[in-house]
Amino acid sequence: MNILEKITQNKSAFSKSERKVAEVILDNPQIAIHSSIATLAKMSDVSEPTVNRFCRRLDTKGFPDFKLHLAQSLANGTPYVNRHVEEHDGPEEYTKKIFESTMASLEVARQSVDINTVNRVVDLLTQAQKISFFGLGASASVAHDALNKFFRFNVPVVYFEDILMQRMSCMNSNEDDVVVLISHTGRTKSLVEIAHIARANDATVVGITSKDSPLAKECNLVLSLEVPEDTDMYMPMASRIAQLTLIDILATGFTLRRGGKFRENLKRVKDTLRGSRFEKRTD
Amino acid sequence: MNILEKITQNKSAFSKSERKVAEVILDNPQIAIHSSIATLAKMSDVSEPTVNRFCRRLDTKGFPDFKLHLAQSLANGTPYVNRHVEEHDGPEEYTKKIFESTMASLEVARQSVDINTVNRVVDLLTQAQKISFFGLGASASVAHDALNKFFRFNVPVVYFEDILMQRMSCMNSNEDDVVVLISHTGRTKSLVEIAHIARANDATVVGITSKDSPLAKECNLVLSLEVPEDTDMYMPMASRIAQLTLIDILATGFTLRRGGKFRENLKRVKDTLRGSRFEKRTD
DNA sequence: ACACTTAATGTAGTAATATTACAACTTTTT
DNA sequence: AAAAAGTTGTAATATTACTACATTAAGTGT
Repeated sequence: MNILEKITQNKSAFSKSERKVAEVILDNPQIAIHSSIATLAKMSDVSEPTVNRFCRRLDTKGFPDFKLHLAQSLANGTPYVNRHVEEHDGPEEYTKKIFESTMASLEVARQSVDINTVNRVVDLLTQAQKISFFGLGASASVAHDALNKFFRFNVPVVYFEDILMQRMSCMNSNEDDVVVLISHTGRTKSLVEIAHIARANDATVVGITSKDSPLAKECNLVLSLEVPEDTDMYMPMASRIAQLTLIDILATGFTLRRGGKFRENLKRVKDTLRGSRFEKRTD
Repeated sequence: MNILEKITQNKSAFSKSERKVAEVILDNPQIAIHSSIATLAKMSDVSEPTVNRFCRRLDTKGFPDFKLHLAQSLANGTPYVNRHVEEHDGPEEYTKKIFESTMASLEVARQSVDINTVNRVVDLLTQAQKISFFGLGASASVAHDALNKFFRFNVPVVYFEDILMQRMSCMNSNEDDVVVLISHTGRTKSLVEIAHIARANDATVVGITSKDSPLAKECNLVLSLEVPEDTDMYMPMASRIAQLTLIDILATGFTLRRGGKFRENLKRVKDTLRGSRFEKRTD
């Protein structure tokens, strides 16, 4: 809780001298955080231990700790909170809100992601003969992006939008293949079927989906992301960003596992793109 | 300015030992603010004066003053700094770093985006007869995602991966069409050509690209995002996320402009998906 | 109103924390 | 290879915060 509010609230519980300290701090907190206990004591016309006792009464470890709390209270910038867009919001508001709620969702996703599973998935991917990425609807573009990333690694990668192609591809899979299925809800029927087919052919199935979903049950490994989706908008937003970030993480883990020489290769891929681009002016 | 960002920026100007201190602080700022100079020195495996010199280099009065700044930065809600993944990082480190640098990039993007342009683009989109989204490589999946979003709005939307299809589509465009071209660098030749073709046919061309790029020059309107790309990895990561967030913003602006009745329609689109999904158990 | 109890405050000493001066060492330059 | 510039650590010093205890003030019952 904000310590400035706390001072105001507890004011009645303070003793006479302590209240003098409170007054001085509330009056000019900016000066307070840059003062030593001695200076502040003089300003409040009390002794140093009184200031110290004042700090302790506010559940801080002592004067330096109190200053830290105070500093944080003063820097009351808007922390990232998932705020929903409202009917009457103008461009400025909704732009800000969407950026902030996206960041907030990433923070939540970060805390929910299981590092161990990440590591195991990276393991699997590095050992795979062939990697497939499938998703439908909003998750299709995530799979698409994964294709783009892993393609650079010079590993056989497969991506289809067409569910029949996805099916056929899975039917032809074997135990050296890894199939990554992406779905926020984990309830898309045809994707669950694909998971089943892939497993029937001994492929390893990794799900980027919500845990305990029908899809999750069909997977060998599940990377679940607990992202609060903004349902007001009726379209997937934050979940997709979190999924993409997870793809970035897997791709990064992949390159790290492959070692330094491999990254040389990546640079080469990037360099071959140069021909299709306008040169950057060197000024 | 945020002191965490400052540390990241000045990193190159630091000496070897100072960088060790920087690492420890960036790695766990929460612990840093609650440590004494001696503890922090030990954690960084340097001497106390080195920590002190580190603080001074960041224009603070000394260690206590530095802690104050740090505390404020943390309270600001922006504890996210773009930190590069290192060779020896384990899953825990790179996962954390990628999430954090993605968030940091979004923060930078947020500050760089021009609200006025956003508003004008939303204007254009709502009035368009047909909207096209084109991108190549990593930006293809962003265009793909845009398709998925705008398709729900019951507006004619076009998206092609094939550059010949993109060309043909633009040749058939007219003054009621809006073509959105996505490219981080803005230097992809064929995309610049497409922009040219579209304009020659009187379509309005919107670029989601970096400003002053060849592509930007061909566009009627440019939505530029200044995102620091992690070039160590040789693959686009943060830029893409920022672009997607921008798509979310445009889509949101679009629905808001269309008003409440329109959002009913969106809900209907979502409901029609239900048939393809497993019902959620209501428990 | 007085002695007694309890709480509040300050003084002085002590502990902790941070800073400075300088020397040893490393790297860069000539 | 020597000199210079820069970096880092050691040890002494200064600053700052904290503790124990003494003193004063306020409250309570007789």
